Amino acid sequence: MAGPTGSGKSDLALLLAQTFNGEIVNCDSLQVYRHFDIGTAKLPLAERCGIPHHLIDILDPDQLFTAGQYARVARDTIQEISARGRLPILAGGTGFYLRALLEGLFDGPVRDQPLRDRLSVREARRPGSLHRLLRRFDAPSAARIHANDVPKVTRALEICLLTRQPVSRLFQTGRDALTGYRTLKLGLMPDRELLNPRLDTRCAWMFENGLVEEVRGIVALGFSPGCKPFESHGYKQSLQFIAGELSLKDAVFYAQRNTRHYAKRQITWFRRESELVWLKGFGDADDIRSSALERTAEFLELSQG
RNA sequence: GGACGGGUGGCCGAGCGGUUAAUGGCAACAGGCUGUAAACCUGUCGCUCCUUGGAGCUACGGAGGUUCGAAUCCUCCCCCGUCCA
Repeated sequence: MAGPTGSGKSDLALLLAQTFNGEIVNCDSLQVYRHFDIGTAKLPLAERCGIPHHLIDILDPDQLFTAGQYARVARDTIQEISARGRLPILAGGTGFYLRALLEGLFDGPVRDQPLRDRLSVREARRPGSLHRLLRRFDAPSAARIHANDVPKVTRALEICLLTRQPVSRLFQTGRDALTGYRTLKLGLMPDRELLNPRLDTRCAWMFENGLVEEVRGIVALGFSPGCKPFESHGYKQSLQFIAGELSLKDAVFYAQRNTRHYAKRQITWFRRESELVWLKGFGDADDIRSSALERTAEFLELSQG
């Protein structure tokens, strides 16, 4: 179950889980964090209708998490669910996590913080130097990654340095794809003219319903405002509001804007996703729900037969 | 009524005689992504036409003027801000 934020993935996933004896596996890079509830539109426990939701609230805000880790944990989770004879249903908007899980990542080294720190110092001293370095180690990758995209240049270089091989060659060894499952990918794609106002409303609602208090609470627990999940829209602006850098009005405004940008990026991502069955509407619309049920029933029949 | 400051493309904001369809930034639109991905990055962005590259048209509050040439200088007018009455 893919689609941009606010398209109704959680709702629809719940319906599918109820209908087809399923359990839900979160595929959202922020809902994995504890305490980040309101701004991530986490489905409250009371609304989960007794359906188990996995990979939600599995980390503290200061814990680093990566797509690779996600893929490993998610695979285990899916396996357990199937072993129980139930249907695993993935739901979430983080396309990269979904791809890491389904298609896999290449078999490469995990991030190496000390190395990255050194590279970062080098880049700070001489901007562009990392990309030039990458060009020497692995010209194809350097051509593929824009020089300004420092994080990606860094990762490519990290791999080259650690494995003594060009990334472009390692990629050719293939990906560690998920096997043993047939998948049905449903994608929600409402009109953007309809999505945007919904996102704006939802975002304003979050601020009116305790988002800022939630942020204060997380900080009060001792977590640094520098933690990764605080970089996300809604949370970032709440922090700025608390610090007096933004008025509440502006905080809401910027959070709304960033959310719209994000939705657009998700759409761009999911459009490339292979074999995705598009449902052109919101997950809470009757026609979308019934066609989702239909597609799923069809798919399950085929898989069994 | 007087003295300054200012009016620039959807917005903010540079430019202050030619190399300017006009630096930047934002928004908008499109795209990319193999381990921090709600992150990070890229492209387009006045209009019309043809093939890269161009061609034409319309643009810097309004109207005139100076000049080979003006968003840039001058005059008048209209708005806006601050100060003095």
